[in-house]
Amino acid sequence: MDTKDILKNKINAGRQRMTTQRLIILDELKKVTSHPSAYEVYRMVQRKIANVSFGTVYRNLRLLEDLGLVQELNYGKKFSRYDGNTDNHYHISCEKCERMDDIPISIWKRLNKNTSNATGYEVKAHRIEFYGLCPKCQGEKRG
Amino acid sequence: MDTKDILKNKINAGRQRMTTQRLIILDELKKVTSHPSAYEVYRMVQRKIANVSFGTVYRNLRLLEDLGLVQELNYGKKFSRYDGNTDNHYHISCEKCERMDDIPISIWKRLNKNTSNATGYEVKAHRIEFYGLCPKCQGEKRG
DNA sequence: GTATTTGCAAATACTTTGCAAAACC
DNA sequence: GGTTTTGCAAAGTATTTGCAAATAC
Repeated sequence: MDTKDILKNKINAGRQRMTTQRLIILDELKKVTSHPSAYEVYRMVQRKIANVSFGTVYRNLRLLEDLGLVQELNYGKKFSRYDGNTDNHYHISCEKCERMDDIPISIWKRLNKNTSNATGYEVKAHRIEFYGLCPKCQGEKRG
Repeated sequence: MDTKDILKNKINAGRQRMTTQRLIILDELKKVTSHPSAYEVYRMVQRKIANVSFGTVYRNLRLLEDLGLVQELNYGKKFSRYDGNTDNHYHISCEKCERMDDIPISIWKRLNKNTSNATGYEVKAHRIEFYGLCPKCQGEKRG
């Protein structure tokens, strides 16, 4: 199933409509693993639709997140970054170059249960972010 | 060692100065476990210094964080919340009432090492936030 | 044809900053 | 006394929103 069908399926459940902007935003986001900011997504989309507006990008990123097609990564930084991969996974970011990579989540499946036992909360979800130096930056002088 | 001495010790290492505002901000933050926002800290400090300014609160929260006396919790929300407890611990927040509680970190000490092995990063730190319903909200209708 | 979505620009909301006066050491 | 810090207000920055025109179904 290609991106367009995935989007159509989600959209038809509500009363949203399929638009070029919407599709291209999702499409571009699914193409990369760089976890771009809203501005970077905007620049990517601009190459396809010259006069797209920033507001449209923001509105659609939010909509796509509500539809469960995109993940907003917004912890600890001034601005959010977005991820077209909604499989369960964690992220690790380099403190020097801000590169972000994915980590499969499977290793720590029991975190929610452990936390529920420890706190009495009904735990719905959790987010983890790791910080450090990526392999490339480890060899270089600290900036 | 009381809060004033803790602050003095940290401050004397640099060329900062001890001020009433600085001390009261730290003092108020260390008194509570509610993880207040900058605005809430401002209101708390206002009760002690009527004409304290918002800018001073922000500046000092940042300074106190740089000194390692305060933790800024800023992931996933529009505004940061602050924690006067800098012992290693995670947080869990209620999706309904926004209450935040602490979780001791000891259970998952090996996370950094596991992640380093999995990604090749030199892992310096990590942050986890859990989401769910606190015991009080579990029984109530969903809002 | 009618409701949704877009582009544009202005508005929001949290946080930061410039500056003269005040406080600290 | 000289440097840091404060209060105030204005600026900054990421994001959201109002509205008329355009688009989707």
